[in-house]
Amino acid sequence: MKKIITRFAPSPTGYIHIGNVRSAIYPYLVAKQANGTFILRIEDTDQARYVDGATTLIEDTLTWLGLDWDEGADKGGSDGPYYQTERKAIYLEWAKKLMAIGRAYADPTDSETIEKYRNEDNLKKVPYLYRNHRPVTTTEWQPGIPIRFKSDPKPRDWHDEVMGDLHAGPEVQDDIILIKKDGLPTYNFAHIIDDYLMKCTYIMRGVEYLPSTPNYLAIYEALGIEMPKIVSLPHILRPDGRKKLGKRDGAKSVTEYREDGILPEAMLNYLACLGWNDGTEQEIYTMAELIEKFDISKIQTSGARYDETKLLWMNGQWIRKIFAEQGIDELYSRTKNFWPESAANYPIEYRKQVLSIIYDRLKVLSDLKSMTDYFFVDPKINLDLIINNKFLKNFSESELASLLSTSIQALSSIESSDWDANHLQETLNQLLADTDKKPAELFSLIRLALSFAPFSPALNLTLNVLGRDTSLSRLNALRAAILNDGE
RNA sequence: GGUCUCUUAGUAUAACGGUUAGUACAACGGGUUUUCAUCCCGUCAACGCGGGUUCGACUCCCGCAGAGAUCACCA
Repeated sequence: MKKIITRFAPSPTGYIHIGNVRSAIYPYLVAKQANGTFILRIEDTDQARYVDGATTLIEDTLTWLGLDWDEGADKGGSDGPYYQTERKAIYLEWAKKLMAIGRAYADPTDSETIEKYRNEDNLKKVPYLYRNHRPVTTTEWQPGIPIRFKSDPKPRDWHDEVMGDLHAGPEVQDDIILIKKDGLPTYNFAHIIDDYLMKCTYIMRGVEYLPSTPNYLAIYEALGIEMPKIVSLPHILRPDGRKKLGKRDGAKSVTEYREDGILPEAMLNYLACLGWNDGTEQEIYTMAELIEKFDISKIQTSGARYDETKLLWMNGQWIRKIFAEQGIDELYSRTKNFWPESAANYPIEYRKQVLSIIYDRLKVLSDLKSMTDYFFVDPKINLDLIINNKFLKNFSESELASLLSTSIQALSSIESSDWDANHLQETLNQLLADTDKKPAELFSLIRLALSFAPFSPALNLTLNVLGRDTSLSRLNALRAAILNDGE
């Protein structure tokens, strides 16, 4: 049984956006479920598009998602180096092999001439194929001259693990560039050599490579090496259309979602299940479950529209799942950078209490900023919120003030030591009975006095976390403001 | 334009010849002592079109239409 080896081979031209993370996730899952090796190879042969720091960005993203690579990049491994620029000599050697057997040639033709050929063909309305313009005289290769593959056009059939049996005619096979003028290989050539030397058993990449596969087939054949299994991944589509999602469409980087407070588990879960499912009705998957259940043959053949709403829903599910299964400490550890500034002055234990009563309202962790400020600073009194409240607008100011007085009296009768959620609920229930008010009326008033927020957790819990002193002082403050306003 | 790929509700998907076409998100309505959310219940909503094959087709075949990808010394 051959060891399963997969790879993620990004080009360091910027961040990893959500449109292409799946080509990292799936190979990782395939490798892990077979106890195989997952390689990170950096395809940095395009000097013009190279972006400084992109490799680090890519590594950070993978690490954040939990996609640890076994070999590659700076980590090393037995088949390195894993930066293509460092493998320059290897590609040249293989290109020379092809030249030696007459399957590649040095081509000094300049780009203007090539452009001319193309234009002529376009004008004649015949398909442009460079092999029809192949130089008749041979040139000896020397540095600075590109090397082209000498194609052998014929019908080709192959199998794609997702798309099934595919076929292409000779009309799409051409003399593609193997080694560029700058001495570096093209993707078309480099990935074939690398996958072979790194013993990759699967090539998982976007469907955009489908049309050039016949050319790759020809190179494999000429080289006499076996092609790994091909897994073409359908595109992730823009939310508003059918086009593939790309950076130009404002595709967010994975790290942007991290900054918004999306959990890596949710991101991974959502992306893995976009265009794949195991045939059951399961929606929430842990990494371990994905590794266990992932199945290439169940990858969808059509593109899938990216739907942020569902990602948000899934993030909420994960927030609750982590709280339920791993507890408040674990959930709290994920919230480090998401608290309002004012929270800094409060002890960790207090913040954990706040989190434990607010967490099921969070869609993203950054919601903490706007949802919890009244736990850390006294809210600004806004009488309009009281006057316009649909349950309170029929009360006169004196009625509101006396309702607050009664509430303050009842709540202050609770000793500090008894200020817990149960006692508070009992007191609130009693207060309801004594005042003969509806919950909507009494509770709205107290809730607003405490938070002046559009929403907040259950009243007894809010009172409990806020504490006796703060709660009473806020109620008093509102009462004073109402009386003051009435004069 | 050539070549290739794709096509189940608004979105993501299930079904692998026989089901009232299932599930989730979204939307809408309702319930859980206020709000927002969670949770629970319910409603709406789909097999692109046309031919075959078959007793029977979302499922198999052929056309068509629509959508997408690709035609670089980018990957």
